Amino acid sequence: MGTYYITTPIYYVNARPHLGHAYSTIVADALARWHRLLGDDVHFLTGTDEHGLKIQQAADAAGTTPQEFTDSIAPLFQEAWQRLNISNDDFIRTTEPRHRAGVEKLLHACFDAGDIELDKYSGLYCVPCEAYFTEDELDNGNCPVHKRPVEHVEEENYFFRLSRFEQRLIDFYSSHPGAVVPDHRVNEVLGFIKQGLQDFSVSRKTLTWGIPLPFDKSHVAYVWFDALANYITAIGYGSDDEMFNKWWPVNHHIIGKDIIRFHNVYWPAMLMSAGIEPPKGWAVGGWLLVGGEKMSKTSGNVVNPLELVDEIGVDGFRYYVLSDTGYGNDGDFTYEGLISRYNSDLANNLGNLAARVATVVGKKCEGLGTAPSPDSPLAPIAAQSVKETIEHWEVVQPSRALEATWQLIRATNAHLENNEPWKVETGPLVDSVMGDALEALRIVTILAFPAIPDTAREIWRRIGMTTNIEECRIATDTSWGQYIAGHPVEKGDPLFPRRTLA
RNA sequence: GGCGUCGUAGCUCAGUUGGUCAGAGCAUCCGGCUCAUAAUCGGAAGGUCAUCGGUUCGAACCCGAUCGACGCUACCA
Repeated sequence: MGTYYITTPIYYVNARPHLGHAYSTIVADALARWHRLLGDDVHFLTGTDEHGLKIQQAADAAGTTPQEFTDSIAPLFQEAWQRLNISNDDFIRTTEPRHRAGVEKLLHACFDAGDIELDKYSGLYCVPCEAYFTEDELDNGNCPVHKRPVEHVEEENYFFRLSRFEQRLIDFYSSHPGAVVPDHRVNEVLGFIKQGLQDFSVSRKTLTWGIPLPFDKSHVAYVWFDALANYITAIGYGSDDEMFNKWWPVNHHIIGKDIIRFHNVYWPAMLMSAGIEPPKGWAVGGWLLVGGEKMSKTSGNVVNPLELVDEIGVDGFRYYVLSDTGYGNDGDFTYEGLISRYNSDLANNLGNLAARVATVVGKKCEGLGTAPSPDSPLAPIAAQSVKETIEHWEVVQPSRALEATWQLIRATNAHLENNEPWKVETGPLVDSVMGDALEALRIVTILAFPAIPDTAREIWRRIGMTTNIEECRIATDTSWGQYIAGHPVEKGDPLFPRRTLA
């Protein structure tokens, strides 16, 4: 037990919340909830990235100010996360004063360390885009957006001397094995570092929607020092040292594979320069494809997670996202897959188990929960299930953790078949078999809570538990034999009504 | 081009340092049960572990080559 600080990327508010945002946020939420069950003091952060040229342009197009524009989009994320039962402890917006204070402090620290210096950035610039392009982004020498020639432009920028951090970064990763999961991603990071690091821009003069550099107000902070810094500004860097020292360094940055470079190269180097410890860990996820293709506005396959929640329920959606793809790999979202997962794992296995147990307890045990057998054959299976579930959450593999948990559910269904309590005369045998099933359900419910919090709470209540499931601790409450007999067991409506393909 | 990851049952994938490692879930087929959300339980079938060669007493697991898929190779976040 200790502290556990976990973050999602902050999401750029030029788009509405979509499946991709929901995916990494749900993974982070489940991990946060898991660590709370472990007894850790957890701080879970998410938020929005609100500065930059694209926001400025979007605001112009919408005829509003950037601040008004972001004020209209940021709440959409906050509302979406509420709907998805995201238990974040904080939500940082990069337009908040506390963020500005922290960014200024970080810039100053790196500047004072001598790692930020004025230099010239030269690149191929498209005036209407107000953006630079690299050679290979160009379309026959033209801007890919406006199809018109780009200009070679030089601009005065402050630069971060990333090139000075090559060896320090290599040393860091070699002395911190396991910091990046899945571990093959660290190869990508090292490969990038070893090919030689170039300094990157810290500021832009052409940009107005952002945070001015504290040592030169004619420049505005460019994305890196603004967005990445959220992870420390939100926990008090620049505003609350005590809080900052409590939570930093972060345990897990949940990120997508597309932003590894910024999080695993730029970010730790920035921190090193400022005299701050690098993160303890990064968990790199793949993309959730849709029908085998990357989600994009142009292909029109953008999935709105809230519509799926309306259809299949929060927990159905959360469970699908967590269980159906191994974290770190690309997953493929399909409607058929969602329904199939939901029916087989949630409706048929878990939901139906809860229902049949309640019915038999009602018929054979006067509706009151009975005590499990200390030497039930389910006991060792439960212990194994708990052990494996713990191991898989530990290495950020929700899909495997859930599979391990579900082993106990299947074993419990089998245990009922083996004993057929519905055929047996009321008595000790029936009582112990049903007690076993209730006990297994109790344990499963704790283990599954991070994935399906609402339903877990409901099962907990229905089987007669009077405590708060969130106060359970994995280490003490998942061992066999703790179900307390004598409380009413309620059947209730199906927890997960079966769905048919529309 | 360079670096990296991967290619195991119809599908999605497990397979720690080479010797019950040929497995799980879903799907399929057969049978049982009827407490349960036509749910559940048992059983069966199904793979020359991409290909070729090598190392070894022994390789899905190590080495080399080939074919194929994918990722990274820097200022959009």
